[in-house]
This record gives sequence, structure tokens and C-alpha cells, in this order.
Amino acid sequence: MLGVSVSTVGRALADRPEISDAMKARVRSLAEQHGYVAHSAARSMRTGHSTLIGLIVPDVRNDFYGAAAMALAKCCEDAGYQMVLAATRDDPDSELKQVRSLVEARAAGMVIALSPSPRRETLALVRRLRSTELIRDVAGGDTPWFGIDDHRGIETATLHLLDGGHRRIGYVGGQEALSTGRDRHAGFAAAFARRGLDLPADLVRTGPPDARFAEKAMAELWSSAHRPTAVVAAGAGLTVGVLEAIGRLGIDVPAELSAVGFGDAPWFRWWGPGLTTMALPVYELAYACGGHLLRQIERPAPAADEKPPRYRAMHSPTLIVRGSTANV
Amino acid sequence: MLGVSVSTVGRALADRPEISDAMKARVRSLAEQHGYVAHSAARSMRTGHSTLIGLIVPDVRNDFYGAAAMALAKCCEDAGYQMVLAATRDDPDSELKQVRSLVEARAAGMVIALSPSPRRETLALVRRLRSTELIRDVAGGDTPWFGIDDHRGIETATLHLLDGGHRRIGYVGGQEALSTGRDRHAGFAAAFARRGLDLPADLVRTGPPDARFAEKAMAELWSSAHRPTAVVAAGAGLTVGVLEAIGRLGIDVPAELSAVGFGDAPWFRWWGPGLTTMALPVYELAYACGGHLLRQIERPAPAADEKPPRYRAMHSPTLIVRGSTANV
DNA sequence: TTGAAAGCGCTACCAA
DNA sequence: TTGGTAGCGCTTTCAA
Repeated sequence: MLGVSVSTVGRALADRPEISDAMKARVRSLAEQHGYVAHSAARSMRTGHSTLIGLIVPDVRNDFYGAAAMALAKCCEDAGYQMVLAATRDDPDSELKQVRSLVEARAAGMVIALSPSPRRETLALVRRLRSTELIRDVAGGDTPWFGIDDHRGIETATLHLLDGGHRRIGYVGGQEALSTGRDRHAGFAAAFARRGLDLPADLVRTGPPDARFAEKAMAELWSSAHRPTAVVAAGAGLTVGVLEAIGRLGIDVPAELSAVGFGDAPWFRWWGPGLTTMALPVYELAYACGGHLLRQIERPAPAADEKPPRYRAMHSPTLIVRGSTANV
Repeated sequence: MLGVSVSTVGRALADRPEISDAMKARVRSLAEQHGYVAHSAARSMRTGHSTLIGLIVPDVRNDFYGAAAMALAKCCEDAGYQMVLAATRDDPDSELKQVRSLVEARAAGMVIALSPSPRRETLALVRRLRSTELIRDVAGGDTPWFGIDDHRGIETATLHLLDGGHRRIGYVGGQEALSTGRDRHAGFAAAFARRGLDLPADLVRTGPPDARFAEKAMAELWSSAHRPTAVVAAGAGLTVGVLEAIGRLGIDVPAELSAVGFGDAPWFRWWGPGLTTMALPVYELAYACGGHLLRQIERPAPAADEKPPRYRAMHSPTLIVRGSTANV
């Protein structure tokens, strides 16, 4: 302390109006000179709120979550928060650990895409923070949810194929334990129902929503006696796997097989004849999600008696027709 | 406090040997029942070290940094740290802000891919934490560096084209302000020198290492009077842009143009005829980087007099030949 | 084996 | 406009 009191220094650095400009200047120059950097842990201990926001997703290499991470990172940065990123690889124990750490850090909030079967404790901890669910809708309770219209998305994709004359349509989707898996599967069925057609149940494959599973599933579909003439990939990671299988097996798209993907990674446009796909406004979705969370954080906690209904924001996917689908 | 003292509770939860098992059990069950969760800010304030590790990169959607994020996330999780992710979009002010936040949080360490022209203060702050540079080599000083052999990588790629008979080879790379830009450009020149050939200087384009620039640059190269017969993309983001231009312009690869990419995103294999590329062990690199950082963190600070030489780990890229390159 | 108390760096309250 | 001081929740030293 070279001159004045602790409180004066604190106020000067916080740029409070009651401090004279001369004093502010003196304090600041000295602080800079000595390389003083505030201690955020001490501050958050005193004020009671931290500046951390968590993002918990299965995998950032998935274009979906990569885009979400960029969007939330931007939100956090602009609002002066730091983003803690955790990749669970859909491992419920990893997930629990990460969520617990976030609660221990008294994070200001978190955005989470929950794993298919989260631990009971995980859900309890998620509810303890101001949380928002992204894409997957599992927590229940009153956690706000930001996702896409999975049902309509896959229904649209499937109708596109049905209306192109396809009947033997394969489906590669996430497991039923996921809300996304259920809704997308239902959308697939709904498309057949709407056209009064029977669903080819033998061509439906569901499992972990990653490329590895999808590749295996697609290969299986292709090796079956009665091959599909088209396939719907019902997830970003799954789309990658389906395309890998198509490449590896040397399937001629769209002559032998029409394919519709999910999401719109930049390279889909340049894949083979161009991939027909359901584009999702992921960046916008995650940005909206971050905005909502920040507003919750900066608003005082609502009174216990006025309980607003659960917030749900459903963004719509758009069909983008490229060269990978042809009429039959 | 329902029974005993603060210290006893603290020790019980820390599983200290001096506490009786009976007491531990009592404390734990009560803690669980009441949903007690430790306060990491208070702990780190007391102990003087936090459990945060920062990762600062330009963009996580870039396959390169996406893979690095996954690797570091795994390292952090296994060692009980939390990863703070910041995406600077190569904006030096954003970068400074994020680095400062990390220092304010007294982060245990950070891994950073610095922007082309970082603020002076940024570098000072980076040196203040246990930091490691990833890929880009700009901080100087004694910050350890983990990167790839950029020179040799691009030299290999270029030799592959030269030996296939190409002479008019275009080069789309990052600006010279980046270590990676310099080294890769040098590698390009070195390949020509090694074969005793003149470098086609009119086909060299350098700029920001993103898809937007690369697309523009590639389009320019293609519209020139004397077109290249091959092109080298010297960066992950740049590769995406070059491929976009190729798609948009409808260039026939490899008949009209041979192309070599940088990095090996999963979809490169299935792009057009398969993209010939320099594969980089990014995951391994980032994992090694994280391991090194953690070892530094857990080791006591070295004495000022025994100053080890700057740690540099250079991983080698590998040429993967696919269908996008043909002899001329 | 347990308890009392100091102190990490900050902010906010009360006093001057 | 400035100073003194309590206290956030934890760990750790010293004492019992």
C-alpha cells in the first residue's frame, strides 16, 4: 500500500464516481506498473456470484456442438463471463463429475446437452444452477429447453423421399432413450402415415448417435437382401457415419441410393453430388439459448409463488435439396 | 452445524486419517442429505491455486482446434481440472480480455494458439501463468511450444506435386505474421529449390488463415491468365475454403487441377475423389501438450538459477495420397 | 481425535 | 472524498 487505504484502491479500480480523478489516475498507474491483477475468486466469494458459465456437450468435434460452442463463447465473452467447456463423450460418470465441478465453482449458469441416461444426482445438480437444456430434452422439471423441431425435421426429410417415389427408405437414428431419438423416429413414422404407406420396419436402425454406429448400421442395411433405395440419417454424427459407409462401400449416390443428412456442416455442400439435408439453425439456437440464460442470471430470482411455465424454444429445420436425392 | 466443529467437518470430508470412521460416516451422510457441495472458490483462495486450465484458440469449428479441445478436455478431466475455452476469432482484443480473465481467475495454466499480432500486454500475461503454446510459435521467451513441422509438411506436399510433373503450383497460406505462415511458405519454396526449379511467385497467396480468404484466393488463382495445374492449401481452414472455391467454380479435380490439403478432417476422405492431404497428429499433439502442462503445474516452480532450455515438441505430418492429385 | 481461530483478497457498510 | 473493518467458506496451525 503506497499511499492510501484498501477501500480507496478498490473503489478507484472499480471506477466509482465518488473517487477523484486524480486519485484514480494515481492508483491505476501504480497498479499497472506493479502488474496488479484482480483476484476473481476473492471477488466472487464476497459478492456471492461467479463469472463462470458451463457448456456440457458430448463432443465438440460434432459440427452441431462445435457451432454451439462458438455461439455460447461469443455470448459469454460479450457479457463478461468465462465459458467452461466439458465434453462428456456421453459418459454419465464424466457428466456427473463435470456438473458437480460446476456447482462447486458456483457457476452462474450452465447449458447442457444431457447424456441418454444421466445419473440421478446429475439431474439434481443441474436443477441447482440456472441451467438450460440444449437439443436434448431429458431433465424434466422446469429447466428451459432450446432445441429443434425434430419430429417435423425428419418428417420433412422423409416426405421428400416418399414424394420422390421411394418406399424402401432406411433410417439411421439415435436410441430411443434420447428425446431426439424418439422424436425423430416418430417423425419418420409420421411421414409414412401421412401418405398412407407402411413403414419398412426392417430398415430402421437406432443406437448411439455417433459416426461409428451409423457406419455399421448403414453397412448392415446395404448388405440386407432387400436393400433400401434411400436413407435418412437422423443426426449430425450419424450423417458422418452414413457417408463414410457410402464411401467405403462405393455406393453410387444418387443412382443406387438417395441420402438425406441432418445438420448442415460446411462440407455437406461439396460432398459427392452435394448432400440433401435438413439444415439446422444451430448457431442461432445456441446464441438464443445463451441470451436467455444470461437474462435469467441477471434477473433476480423469481418469487417461489409465481412459477412461470417451462420455457421451450423450438427452432425449425429447413430442407436443402442438393444432388444426393433423386426420384426413383 | 449439527453436532461438531467446522474443522472436524472439513477434515471428515477431506477423508483425513485422524478422523474416526464413525465421525466420517456421520458427517458424510448429513452432508449428502443436506446437499452440501464444497465451494471451490473459497478453497482456491485459501490454498492459493485454482483448478482451472484455459484453452485459447481462434475457432473451435476448425477441425484442428476442435480436436485439440477434445484432447485437452480429456486431459483436464482426468487430472481433475476444468477447462475454460475461449475462441478469439483471431481478434487481439478479445484475446487480451480472455487471457486477462484467466490470470484474474489465477488459472493453474493455459494452452494458447496466439493470434497473428497479439497485444504486448497479452504476452506479458501469458508469461505470468504456466502457459504452453499450441501450433503457433509467437510468444518467444521460454513458453513451451507444441506444434508440427510446418516446413517439412508443406515441403513434402509440394514435392509430391513437383514429382508428379506439376510446375504451375498455386499456394494458399496464412499470413507471414504467423510462424505457421512463414514456415509453411518457406517449405513451399524449399521444395522448388530442392528440385532446382523456379518458384511461381505469381501463384502465391497469403492472408488470414480462414475459409473466406482461401476461397477468394483460389478463385483469383483460377481466373488468372496462366492457371495453376495444382494447388497446395497450407492450413485447415484454408483447405475448406479452397475446396469451396473448387466446388463453386466446378473445377474438375484432378483432371483440371490437383489439390493437396492440410490436416485430415474425417470428411476429407470422402470429398470428391478423396483429398490428398498432410495428416497431422493433432489429438496426440494436444494431448501431449496437456500432459506437459499438467506435469509443470504439479511440479514445484523451478529455482530461478536453473533455467531449462525452452521446451519445443515438433510432431511430424504425414502425406496421405488420395484421388485429388494426378500426374501431369 | 477434536476444537478454536487466523487469514486468503475482495467488497460493502459505517464512520469521519 | 476517504479510511476502517467485517466477513464470504475454506484450510491449516496450534492447543486441548
